[in-house]
Amino acid sequence: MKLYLYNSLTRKKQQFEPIKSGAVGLYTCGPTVYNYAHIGNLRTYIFEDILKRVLIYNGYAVKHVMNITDVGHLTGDRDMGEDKMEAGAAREGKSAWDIAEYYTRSFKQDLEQLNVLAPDVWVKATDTIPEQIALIRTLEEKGYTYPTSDGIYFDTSKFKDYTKLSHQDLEALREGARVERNPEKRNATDFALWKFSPQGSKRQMEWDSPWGVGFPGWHLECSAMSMKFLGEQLDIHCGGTDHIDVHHTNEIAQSEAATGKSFFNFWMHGAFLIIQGGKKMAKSEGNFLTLENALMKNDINPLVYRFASFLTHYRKPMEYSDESIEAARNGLLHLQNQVRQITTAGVEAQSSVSAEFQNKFNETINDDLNMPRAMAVIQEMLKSKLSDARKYSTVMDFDRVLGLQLDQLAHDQALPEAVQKLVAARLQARQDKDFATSDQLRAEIEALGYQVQDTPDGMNVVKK
RNA sequence: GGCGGCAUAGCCAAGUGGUAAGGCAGCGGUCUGCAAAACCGCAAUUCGUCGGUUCGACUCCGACUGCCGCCUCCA
Repeated sequence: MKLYLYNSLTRKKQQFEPIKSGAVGLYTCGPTVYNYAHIGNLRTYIFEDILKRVLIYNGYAVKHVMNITDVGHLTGDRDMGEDKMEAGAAREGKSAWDIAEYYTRSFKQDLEQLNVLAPDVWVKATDTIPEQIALIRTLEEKGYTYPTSDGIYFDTSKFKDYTKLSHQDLEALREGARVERNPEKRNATDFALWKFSPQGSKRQMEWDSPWGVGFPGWHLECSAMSMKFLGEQLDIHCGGTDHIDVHHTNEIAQSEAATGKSFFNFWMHGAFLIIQGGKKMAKSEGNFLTLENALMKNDINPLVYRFASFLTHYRKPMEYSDESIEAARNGLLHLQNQVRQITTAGVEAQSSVSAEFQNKFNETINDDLNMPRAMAVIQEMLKSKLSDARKYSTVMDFDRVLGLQLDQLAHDQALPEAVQKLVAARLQARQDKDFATSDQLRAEIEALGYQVQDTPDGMNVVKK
C-alpha cells in the first residue's frame, strides 16, 4: 500500500519510496541532555515512534539512529553563549559528564514509560569527535570554512541551496535581526563548526583538533553521525518544527557541501505542544512539565499521554490541559474496557484479522500518519458486527502501531493487597446481601484509583 | 519587520469542491439490589468575519479579525 508523508522540503505530501527497496534509514534528532525532557519534547518522540511503527507496519526494515547531544549546544545564539552542558554542571555542582549521563538515563526512562521503541543505534556527540573533525576537514578542503578568533565557521554564502528547507528570504531576515551580531562572521547565517576553548579557562569537555583545542558546533554532530551510521544519502530525518530554520538548514548545508550529494530525501517535523493560553511549553515560559510531575505523580499511566497525542495530528499544535489529560485518561480506559470486553469470552486464540478494517486502518495511517482518524477507525471496528475473536485479532494488529500495550490487559490485574482485601470483603458482603457495606467498600476501592465492574461472571476491578 | 501555521459543537479534534469522522463531557434507554462498566440511541441545518468563483464551498480566491510558531535557547 502506498505511503504518503508530508515533506518539509517540498511542503507537500509525497509518496514515500526508500532509497534502498524495503529498507529505511531513519534519523531522529535526540535531546540535549542538560535537563529533564518535558512533555512537549516527548510529543515529538511519540510522533517519531508512530512514524517508525508505521514504516514497520508497511513492511519496511527500519534502521533508526538517535543522537544524544552531550556537548556543544550553546545557551545563546550567534555562537556566543555558554555550552549548555557546562552550564548545567555549574548549576548542579557536578561534572558535565555526570550531567549528561544522568539526564540521558532519565530520557531513556521516559521513552520506555511511553512505550517508544528504542532506536537501533544511540550515538553521543562526544563519541564521534573524530568523525566530526574529519567532516570539518573536508569542508575546509573544499573552501567552505574560515577561521575567526573564536572558532572555525561555515560560510553559508558559498552554499547555494542554503534556504531550500527553510524557504526563507535571507535579505529580509537580515533586516529584521534583533540579536547582536558576531562581528567576525561574514554572514548572519554562518555558524560554528568548531569552537575554541576560551582563553585562560579549562573546559570539562574539550578535544584537540587541527585548529586548536575546543569542541564541535551543535549542528555538526547530526551530520557526522547520520552519515556514519546510515550513509551519505538517507531517507527520513525528523525533529521538532523549531529545527527547520537553523539546525536542519545548517545540517543540510554542511552535509551537502561535504558530499556533493543531496542529504535526506524526507524531512519531517512535529508541531509543538501548547498549554492553555496558547503558549508553547518551554523552560523560559515557566510552564515546564515532565512526565513525572504531569502524570506519574498523580498516579496517571504515562500511556495516557501517548493516547492523548493520538488525538491531534502531529503537524498541528496540540493543546495541553488538565482537562485534555482527563479526557485522554477516560478515553484510554474506555478502549481498554472495550478490549477486555471482547477478551473475556476466551477468544484470545488467533482468529484472522479483518481485511476490511485492516485496509482502512492502513490507508489512514499511510495518509501522513493520520492518527486522529485512525482512532475513529478503531471505534468503528469495535462497534461493527465482527465476532469478538476477529475484533480482538484486529485490534491487536492495530496495536502494533498504537503501542498501547492492549495485549497486556489480561495480565495487568495484579492488585495491591489493600485492594484485594476490600474486594474479598465486598464479595462476601454481596453474598450476604449486605448492600450498604458493599457500597461502602466499593467507594473505598474507587478512592484508591480502581474501577469496580460487576459483570454476570463476577466482579472485575481495574486500575483507572 | 520577514517567513510559516492555525481558527470546525461545552471541551479536544478529523475532514479540504458534493452537502459535517471520532473522543471526552452530557442526555435517554438496556443491564444492575443501586451504581459502575459494557452496549444501543440522541447532540453542530453548520465549519472566525465579510466579499468573490462555482450548479454546488467548511473545503478554492481576496480582504479583515484573533491566536500561535520560527527568525534568541528550544521538540
